[in-house]
Amino acid sequence: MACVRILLADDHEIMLGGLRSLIEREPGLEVVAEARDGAQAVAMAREVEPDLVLMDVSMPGLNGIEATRRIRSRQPLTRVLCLSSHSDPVMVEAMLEAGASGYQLKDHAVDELVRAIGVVMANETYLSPRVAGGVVQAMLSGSGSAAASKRAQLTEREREVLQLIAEGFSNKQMAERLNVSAKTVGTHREHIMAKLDIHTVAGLTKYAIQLGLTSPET
Amino acid sequence: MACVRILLADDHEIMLGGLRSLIEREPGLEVVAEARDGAQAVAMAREVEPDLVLMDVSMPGLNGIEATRRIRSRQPLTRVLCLSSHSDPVMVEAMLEAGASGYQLKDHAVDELVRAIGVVMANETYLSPRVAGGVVQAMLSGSGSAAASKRAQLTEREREVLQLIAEGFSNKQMAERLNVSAKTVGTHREHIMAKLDIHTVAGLTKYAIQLGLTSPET
DNA sequence: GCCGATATCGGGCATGTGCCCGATTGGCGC
DNA sequence: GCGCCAATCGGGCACATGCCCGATATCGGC
Repeated sequence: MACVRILLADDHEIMLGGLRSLIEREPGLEVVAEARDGAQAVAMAREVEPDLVLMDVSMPGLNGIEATRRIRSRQPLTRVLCLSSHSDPVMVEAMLEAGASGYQLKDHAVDELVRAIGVVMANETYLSPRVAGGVVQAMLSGSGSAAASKRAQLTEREREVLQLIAEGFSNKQMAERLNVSAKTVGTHREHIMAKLDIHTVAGLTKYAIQLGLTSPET
Repeated sequence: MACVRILLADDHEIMLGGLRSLIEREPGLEVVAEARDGAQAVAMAREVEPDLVLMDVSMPGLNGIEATRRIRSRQPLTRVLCLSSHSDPVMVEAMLEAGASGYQLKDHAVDELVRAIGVVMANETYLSPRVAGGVVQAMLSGSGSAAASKRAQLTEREREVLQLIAEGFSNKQMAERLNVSAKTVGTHREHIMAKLDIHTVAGLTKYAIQLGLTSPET
């Protein structure tokens, strides 16, 4: 084919416009459609049958991971290159498992993006340098997906304690509320930190917010 | 003036490239510099003296709110138009209180951005429709000014320390980074807690998130 | 029956936090 | 000059946290 036909999927209008503007000045690249969310991306992919989808991870409604999974299962010839702000290994792994051919960080240079497109269209896998390390480590530390899901899997009690930590309770206060000893709460705390590999209250608080266990307003 | 001289500030390289590409095809607009974080934005603003700064809210190190505050205090003629993904009223308020002339959401259309630039350069205030409602409500309920005055009580240094606390740094680590003693950092910490009446790391972290000093993903 | 996961409890210890007390320096306004 | 405040630094103290070590008990699966 003469031109790589590209579908853009991002919920930020300005990002869409910027990407389109960037891509269209590259010879051999062509934007054939733009999607504002995951469901639209899936629908448009069926309609226009692009060679490549530039997919944002976090979108309202159907997210980029699920959208990638659906597109790839129906159209194996369509490549998906993920564009993300975050290098979180769990997110990278989920995206690659869903069938993405590459993972590019948004804070990398523009010509990196062009290179990534080239690599992916050559039927190879592109990983942003900053995420490649995490992927390798996950692979070396045994079955990647198993380790990741295990690490993120907290027991009910642990989630309960995590929520209380994020709400500012001390071990002693949690012990009272849960009718156990402060030492027990401390043990749960240790287990949480070990599983998540997060070792500060600030980090745990943010993680709890991401899980929806608490909100910044409370 | 013939051309509006614009400084871009965003930590995502691709966003920078996209914005530059979009802006440079508009007659009367010119990108004179790009900054990757808040500190760079402040330095570049002094150097190139732009007419307008397109400022992302969340950036590593010095964030957009603080950067805006510093730029505006030194160069009142330089306008700041905030570009953000989030419509959180607290964040909007913080940005406007810091001296921004407008608040534009990233998921709005590209020609909206051009319009916003026009409005701001005409010495008026541009608010994205989705955030305008929240601002009006905050004004009517009066809760806004209370929060603003409370926040205004924090000094520049204290906001800096608050951000680092929310990013999981210990007093000793902050001391290294800020080149002061751990005792000094501890004193700032005390003052922050006293002023905000928040006495746990979890609470401070959430407050910092509401202010846009940090985000749950980092 | 044995093993792993979960939840419970405890000791000990280095470090960090939260909160007092004090102080000096420099800048800015009156 | 004087007062005020921000920023810096220090001592001290009760307590909490983070991280080791250990243990017992229950429950479900193979």
